[in-house]
Amino acid sequence: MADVARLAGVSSQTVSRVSNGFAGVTEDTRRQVLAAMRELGYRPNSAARALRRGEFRTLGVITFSLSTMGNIRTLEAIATSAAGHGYAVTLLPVAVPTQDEVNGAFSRLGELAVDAVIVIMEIHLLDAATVSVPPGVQVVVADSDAGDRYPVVDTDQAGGARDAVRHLLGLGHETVWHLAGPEDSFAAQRRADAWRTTLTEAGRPAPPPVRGDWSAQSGYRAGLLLADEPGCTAVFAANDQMALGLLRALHERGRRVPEDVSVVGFDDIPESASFLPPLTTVHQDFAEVGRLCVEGVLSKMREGGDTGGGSAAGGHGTTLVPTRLVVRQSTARRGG
Amino acid sequence: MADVARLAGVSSQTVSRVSNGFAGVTEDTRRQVLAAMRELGYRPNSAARALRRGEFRTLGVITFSLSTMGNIRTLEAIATSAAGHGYAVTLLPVAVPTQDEVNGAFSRLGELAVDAVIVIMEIHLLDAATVSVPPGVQVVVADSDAGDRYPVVDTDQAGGARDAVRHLLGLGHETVWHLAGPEDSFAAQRRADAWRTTLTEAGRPAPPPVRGDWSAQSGYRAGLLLADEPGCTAVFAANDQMALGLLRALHERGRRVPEDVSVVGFDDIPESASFLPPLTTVHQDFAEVGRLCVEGVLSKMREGGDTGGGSAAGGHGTTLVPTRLVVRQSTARRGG
DNA sequence: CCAGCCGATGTTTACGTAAACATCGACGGG
DNA sequence: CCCGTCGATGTTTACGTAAACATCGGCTGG
Repeated sequence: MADVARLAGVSSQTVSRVSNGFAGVTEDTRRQVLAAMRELGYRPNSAARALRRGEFRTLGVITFSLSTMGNIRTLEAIATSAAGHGYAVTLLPVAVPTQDEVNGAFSRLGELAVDAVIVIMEIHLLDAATVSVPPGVQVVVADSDAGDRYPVVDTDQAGGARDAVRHLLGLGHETVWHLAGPEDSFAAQRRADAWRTTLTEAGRPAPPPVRGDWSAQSGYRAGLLLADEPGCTAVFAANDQMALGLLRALHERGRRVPEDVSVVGFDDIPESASFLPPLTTVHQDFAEVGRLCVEGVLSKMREGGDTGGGSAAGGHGTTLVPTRLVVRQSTARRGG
Repeated sequence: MADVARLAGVSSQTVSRVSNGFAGVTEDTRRQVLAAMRELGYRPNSAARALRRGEFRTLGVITFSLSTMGNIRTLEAIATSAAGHGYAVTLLPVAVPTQDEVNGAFSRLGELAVDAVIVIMEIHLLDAATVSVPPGVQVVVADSDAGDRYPVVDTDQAGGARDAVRHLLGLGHETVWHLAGPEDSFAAQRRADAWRTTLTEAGRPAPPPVRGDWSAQSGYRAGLLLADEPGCTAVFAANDQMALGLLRALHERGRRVPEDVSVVGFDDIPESASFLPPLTTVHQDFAEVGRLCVEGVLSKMREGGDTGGGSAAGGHGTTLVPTRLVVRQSTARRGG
């Protein structure tokens, strides 16, 4: 910076002003400084900048393995949205989802060059985590349930599940079976709860749910069970991958979809439109989730609020992004 | 830090030594300092650290949208591997893959707190990019072709394609059709080239390739064409998503897989084992790709080598990670 | 015509850390 | 018994930037 100042014949302070786009600099001077910067290939040193300003312009994202579509899409949206606000995104992978690992990630956080943190985590571990977030670092949680400790942004999973079940009931099915996700997943729990509630409200019996682990393989295994249930004419699968395995199992057992059995998925992964048959499923707007997460932490930072912990910190609500039922060809009128 | 020093009754320099695990500190003193750090909740300021040390302990990853499985897996492996080396990973999303955007990402790089860069990019844009990497910032490229400017790590796509084609020929098929990826993709190009070469070497005619855009939808459209080709008994699809669409098209046109037509995919996405029928495909080890990328940049940093540009910079090779053919049920002996 | 004011620019300083150098005490060999 | 040496610790300084304050000229209005 000193070199630039010398070459442009100004003080380093003026260079700083130009570099930060401040007013109070003559157009002439500004041009001269810019020319000098180009000539010398000057790049502001972000470390010094961060040190001086006390902020890094960086968001940290804590996440488990990027294996689910939702996490990936959310992450992508976070990165894009953050970039739009002039923020970078630093990834904080937690390899093995154990309590210790999560705590570890949170503690490493303190040494990390990060102004705020977004947690994408759907496992129950967050609850018990000894979260020692450095003061001043704001937290927003996606796809989870943080109690009241942090704001949460999520898709309206209950609404989506309700729509799926009502769609099937509306097609004349007696009741709807459920291929659920793993027990330790908030998302799976919420979808299962909404499924049961919707059935109960409609006065229908709720068959015992079959449980998978989100994978297509587990969906296949569950499907083999469901295929042998004579009364099973409609299944709501907690995600598209399991729905895919379910379709294969039904096909192998000679039960036609949608003629004999109707299937609804959840997620609307791009491939689901090409399943056999194309899958009716619940679309989630992860881009919006990511965007809202970024907006959330940034606005919290501006307010400079406290980092939870306070007893009546308040204001920590859950923001729900609407879902949308996409009807394709895997559902039909009963006996259709 | 000063506070910690005061509380522990030592100088700030000693605190620094403890904080960095240096030798030359009595066990007694060390304990005292650590106690003081805990009591005050001290966290080293990474900005000041980076300023002083001249390095950020951070890797930048430039990537297009995280839409392909390969990119995601690679990114994940990079993040994990980097964490193992004490490095953080900063994401640099390039929203719209235009030449300008890529240039922009590279120029923003200079202001970013990053010691080295890994580029995950399969489009041809990299070639022409006016890459002005700040001096001292090392670059490694994944899943692309950087000419000789940068080291490249990639899966052995040619080998995988060759294995796929030979597998099909070995099953007695006269020739193998190809459902190719988009023209501007290096990966698609390499797979198509290997497919053609392998056929030629075997003395078989190469039918005109049908082109898709990686999506299942495009695979479906292409499949409708291929289904009408009477001589088409074996298809090598450039990725699993397109293979999925192809399977649907063949099914709709009444051509059975694998009895009438054998299909091989590429990528081995988790769902491919649950396709109808389970897909024979080429498995790629993206975790290894990511790991090698990190090793690559780190070792380049240690050497402190020049940032390309030098005429005889040399040593910029391509590292290939082996692929593996996974045989499932979508391929069978001709007429089988 | 001059006081005051404002806009443009320069000067000083502090951010938190770690390298380089300085100091100080203890211990051992001549 | 003294000096050299070495290990433990303290002191000084610089990293690159930007806020705060200082300065300096020109312009406006009484």
